Amino acid sequence: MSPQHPARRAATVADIARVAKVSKATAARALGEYGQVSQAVRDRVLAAAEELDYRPNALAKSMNTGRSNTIGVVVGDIENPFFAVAMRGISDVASEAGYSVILINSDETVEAEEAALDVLLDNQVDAVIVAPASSAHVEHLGNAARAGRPLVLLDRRANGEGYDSVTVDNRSAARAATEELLRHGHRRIAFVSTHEYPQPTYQRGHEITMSSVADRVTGFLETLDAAGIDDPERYIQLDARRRGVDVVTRELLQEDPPVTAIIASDSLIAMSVFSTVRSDGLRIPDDVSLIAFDNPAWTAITTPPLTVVEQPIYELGAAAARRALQRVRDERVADAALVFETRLLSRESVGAAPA
Amino acid sequence: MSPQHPARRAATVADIARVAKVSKATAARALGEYGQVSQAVRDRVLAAAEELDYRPNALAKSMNTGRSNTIGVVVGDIENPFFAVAMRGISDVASEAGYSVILINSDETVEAEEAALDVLLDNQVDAVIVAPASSAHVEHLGNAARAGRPLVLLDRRANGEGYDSVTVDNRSAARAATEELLRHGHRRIAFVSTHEYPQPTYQRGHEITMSSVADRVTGFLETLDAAGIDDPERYIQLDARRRGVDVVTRELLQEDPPVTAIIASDSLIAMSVFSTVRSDGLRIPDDVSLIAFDNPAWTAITTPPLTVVEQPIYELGAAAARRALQRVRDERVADAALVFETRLLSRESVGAAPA
DNA sequence: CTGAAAGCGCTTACAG
DNA sequence: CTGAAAGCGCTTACAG
Repeated sequence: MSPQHPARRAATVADIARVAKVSKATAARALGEYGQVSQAVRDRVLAAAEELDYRPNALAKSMNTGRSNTIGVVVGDIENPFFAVAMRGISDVASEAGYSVILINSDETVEAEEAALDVLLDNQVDAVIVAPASSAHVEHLGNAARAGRPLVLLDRRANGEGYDSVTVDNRSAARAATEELLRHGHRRIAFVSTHEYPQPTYQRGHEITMSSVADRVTGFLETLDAAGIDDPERYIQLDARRRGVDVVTRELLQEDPPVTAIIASDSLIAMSVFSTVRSDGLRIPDDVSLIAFDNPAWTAITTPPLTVVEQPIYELGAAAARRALQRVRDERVADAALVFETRLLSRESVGAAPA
Repeated sequence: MSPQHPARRAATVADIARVAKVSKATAARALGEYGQVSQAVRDRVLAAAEELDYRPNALAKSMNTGRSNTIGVVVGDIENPFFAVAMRGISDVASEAGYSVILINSDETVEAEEAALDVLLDNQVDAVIVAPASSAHVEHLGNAARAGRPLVLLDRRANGEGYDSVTVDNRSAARAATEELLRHGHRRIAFVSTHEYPQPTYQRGHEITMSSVADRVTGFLETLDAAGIDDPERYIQLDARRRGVDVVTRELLQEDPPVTAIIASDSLIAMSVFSTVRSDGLRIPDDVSLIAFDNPAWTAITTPPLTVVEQPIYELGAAAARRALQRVRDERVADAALVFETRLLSRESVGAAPA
């Protein structure tokens, strides 16, 4: 057992009041630092609290105030560096403002996301930040509003109105990446994502239910269209996780003629593409060029270092938290979509298209 | 404003009871699925709940039961892949058991850790998991026991008795890494850590206040001692963050004679060593060998791929959570130190010592 | 400045 | 199986 006091019943305001010989209300006022208390009484109460090892019960306080000073966050997977960094941003802003954060992973599944939201709302979080697994299945997101708690969408939008969101301009990010490739003479460019997609192959016009991916595809296609590339959607590979990013990569490389450049929709995909290309004996960028979304530190130390689309991930999280707290303080602000810009960081994984 | 109901007062058990025409106790029993309720009454209550969009208040429930079904976690930095993965393990076990987790970063500072613990305890978490910033400053850890909440140490031990801990066998891990280097003929081997250390240079016998680092240093030194290496502690570099890992690496490489191998105490350090070595025009492993602690995916795709000490990080987190929940259920189990083994994964960053 | 009372939204004995 | 009452640990008017 623990070396400390065997932890009998924890001291409460009532206990302090008894010892300090004041009323509960007065003890609470001194302890909670609100209302008026004379110095003498305050000293007595604080001494009693010290003596009894008093520790306020935040839940009891929340019940009265209707504020839990807690914000809930649901992300796809905290193990993913993208979310880990965003979470840091959220966390820092929250802590700074005196808020705690409850984290739940959804595994990018709407069922888990629904359950997570329920748990958070039941636990009376003051606000919730979610990276929605789907922009189409959003009925449950309404629960936050119904429960009177502000909701901020992180990194992805959702269909319908009435949502605050903090995202990145994925469309122009994809455009920039695609243009960079076109500039180097590439004509057969692939876009690889692991977002779940019901069809075996992508069809233009079909809805992609993750707004970040949908926007990237839009930027990708419009750039290729404008360049006069025929049928550019044939090289769009969604749902690469199911078949395996390595398998998908290999297919792309074995087309006739093969793809000469690949845009990876996140750093995990890029890693897999990178190692597949190399283990197949091909060189980057001589045989195939590669651009990755996200800029984790390792992308700078590979051979060659990767050209990437850098996103302000930490800022994304921080901004989402700021927006959420702003809502908590004032419910009457208008819905807003905050959109951050990305930056194409040219390193050495993009080269001239092979002849 | 939100598109949903303007969110007037949320429905409570009392509201449901009124509508269903039963007592609050009965409504609560049906809603909370405890006690006995006739089917007819249950149906009526559930219908009323549906109609009023009822959502239980978990805080109110916690106040009565004394259980919040929440566990608190304080780690150095969730942005660090090590903690992100451990957090995933904690999260998965917690969710599975119906627990939520509140996460707070300490930035490896004991002041923040103290504050974090207070917040968690005040919020009535049922248990707390902490990766203590220091094994020496641990008075505040006793607060958990004093408040009657189980505490499990993650990845690092703390001085004193009465702690549950889940760690890795760092001493033998360091031994294995060092032996691997000796086997390749290295005699001047450095160990680089970013753990804060008060002295400019490490002195044998001085306390290192992070148990993981202390254990690695022990394993490192005893292996070199056994190999008859003279004064092996001269190549121990702690607190590398302050001076910069690149600066420290450069110094090591410019000693006369220079160090021929480096053990990096985590993957972030390894990344920095790796790029410094290369930007200085040296080759790995021809000029200098490198072994990194931790095995993030990128270490397999660098040129050359890195030899690493793989730690079961996810398992570490999961085990800590399991232990915490076990404590929550039964306070009377004995303290335990769970120690996981690591594995040396030989890739290509270790070569023969240059002549 | 201080206190008595009621209340936050549940659960828990205790009766019936 | 159902209900009336008390209680969890605080805060909030309302008096004085």
